Amino acid sequence: MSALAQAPATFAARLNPEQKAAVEYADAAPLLVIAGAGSGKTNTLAHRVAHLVLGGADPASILLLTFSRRAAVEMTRRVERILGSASDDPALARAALSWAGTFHGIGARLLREYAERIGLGPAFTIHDREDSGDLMNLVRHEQGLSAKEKRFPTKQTCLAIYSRVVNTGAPLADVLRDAFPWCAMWEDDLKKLFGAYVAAKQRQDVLDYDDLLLYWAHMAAEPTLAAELGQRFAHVLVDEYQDTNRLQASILRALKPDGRGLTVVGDDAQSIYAFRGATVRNILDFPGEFAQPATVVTLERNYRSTQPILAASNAVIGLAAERFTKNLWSERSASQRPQLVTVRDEADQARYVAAQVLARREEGVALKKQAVLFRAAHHSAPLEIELTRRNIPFVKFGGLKFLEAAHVKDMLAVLRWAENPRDRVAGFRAVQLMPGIGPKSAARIVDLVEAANDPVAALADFAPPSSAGEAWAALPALLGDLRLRAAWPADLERVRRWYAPHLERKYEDAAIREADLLQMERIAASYPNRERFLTELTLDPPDATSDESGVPLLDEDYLILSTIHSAKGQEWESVYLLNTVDGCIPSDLATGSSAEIEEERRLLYVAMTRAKDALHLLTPQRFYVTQQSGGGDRHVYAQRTRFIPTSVLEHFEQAVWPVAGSNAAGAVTPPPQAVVDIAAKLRGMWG
DNA sequence: GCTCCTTCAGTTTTT
DNA sequence: CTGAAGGAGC
Repeated sequence: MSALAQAPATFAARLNPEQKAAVEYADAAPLLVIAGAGSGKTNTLAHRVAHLVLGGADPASILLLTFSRRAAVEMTRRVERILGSASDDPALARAALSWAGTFHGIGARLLREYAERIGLGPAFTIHDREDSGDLMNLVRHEQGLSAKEKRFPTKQTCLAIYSRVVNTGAPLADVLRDAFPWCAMWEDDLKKLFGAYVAAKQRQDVLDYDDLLLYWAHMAAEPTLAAELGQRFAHVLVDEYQDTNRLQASILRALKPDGRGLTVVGDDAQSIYAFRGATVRNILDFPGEFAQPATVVTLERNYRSTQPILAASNAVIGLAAERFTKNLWSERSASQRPQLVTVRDEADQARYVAAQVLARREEGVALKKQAVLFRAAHHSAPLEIELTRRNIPFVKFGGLKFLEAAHVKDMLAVLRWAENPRDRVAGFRAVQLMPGIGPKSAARIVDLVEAANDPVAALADFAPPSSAGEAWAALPALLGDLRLRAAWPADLERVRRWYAPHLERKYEDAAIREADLLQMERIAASYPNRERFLTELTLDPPDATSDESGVPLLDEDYLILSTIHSAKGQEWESVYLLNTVDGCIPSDLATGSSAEIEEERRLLYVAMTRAKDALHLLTPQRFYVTQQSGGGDRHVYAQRTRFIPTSVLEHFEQAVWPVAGSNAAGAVTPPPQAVVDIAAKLRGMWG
């Protein structure tokens, strides 16, 4: 009662009229919130959830779908904070959202719960992309497709094609024509391969990422279950709707056929995930999807960036082929335009960024409030070296995950196999850790285990080749222990002790890798049990990079390094964007179609709009060609990105660094460089 | 027949 | 740095 009366008053002070309209919208029709960059989207969504709870909605009946797990955690915390401040009722203040997560994460939970009713083994394990690739490879060999006269597409390509078909709902032929024209000749073989791949997954009780959505969609298409799910979730809210795909949209339609109770939030100008099947049409077509047209609320006021930064960002996106639905404005005036800094090469770029970051910190801007963004994970390599040299702590998001390291995968394979002995990919990897066991023996062993009632006994009965020696007996013993599910995370320690000698044998740098495994044990301790650990680790790999600089302690100050994709939804006071040159943005791997180029343009827009007060775009003039013998100086010249043509240059402050004649950075001035170094090229022919 | 070692090439973005 | 492919050796 009092909570209800108070809430609107407290909220009103914090929200502008459009945000208020979105927050308080009564579910007469579906709601679409077009929220520009920095327009308080997260805040608005959190307030809407809080508003629903204060209005009497059961928190357990609110389904909140976000793009990343990080966003879900952040959103949950905010809702709790808002509830805590808006209500005196301790029960309400403690009301936690139990269904906030990514589509994939929520899908996994629902499928686990409904497994028996949809004919799914409840102990199913989830394959990440690499595991799926391995399984695709196994099936590919079984189908005899690897021995074709002409080279058949690689496992990654096969998986990418499969995934695109599933996520876009388009026929295979269309996908091949539009996205993989060089594979069109294999259409029939691919069809057979995918059929066998699906059968293999089902035999083994494994699901891949796409299955989490696909099974969910099919489950929700079943009238009985649809009604049950629709009722269970009275309110469904979706963040970053511009980056959802057809399959995800179909899930929403199945949960909420008339659209009532459905809220989607997004920004068509920030759609950057078409490469994995997302389509901006989801958000553009949303208003007309339902019998009752959606109410549209547009948030155009930007609270994040200064007006000059916004003007430059608007100018960049203004050149897009497609018109966008809004224009951002800000009241945060400032005189400083974004900097467009020309540097000689990537090494100077690294020195410039390190120097600027330190200078800003002297002015009182903590490292954590500054970020360096880049298109591809490896673009930051020279910078990472420079930061390490100068003892500047940093954390890197995106790129290689520590989950992808071979030794980590080895450990997880053993655990997953214990959890689900039918998981061939896990077993195949685990058995080959034994000396003397290669792919052939591994396949036989995995067959035996799959056919046996008692997998541990089958393992113990297997007569290993003599080269396996005494090491063999430890494996069935280990698996037997793990099947008992003694204790968590003690199970993991048990695996690590078993694994230690094999780690030693397989890798030169065993000591470094062992440190990763200890870190994994610390991470594991925060999960209640093995199943949750395996599931959630697959769906949300930790972003840790165990660099030489070491992972900084959480309360320490550190600089953020991030791919633009991983920077989605975040903001920093200072942002530095590396390699703002053609070939990097747009990536020269993504200039095939105009749709791809447009997505790269939006990527630049996303990067620029992360900045609150200061934005530096760096354009190195020269890139050294990799893979040349030491001391080589073959290089290519780069040009400013095509997304900042002369016509928008007025929005930027142009600078050259280091300033001619100064030696401030300690850089050695190189001798004048010939445009083409023919001598080096000739040496290169033989080097 | 199978494993294991060497070599060589490639490397976007992610749930 | 990792994955695939080819060849030597058990």
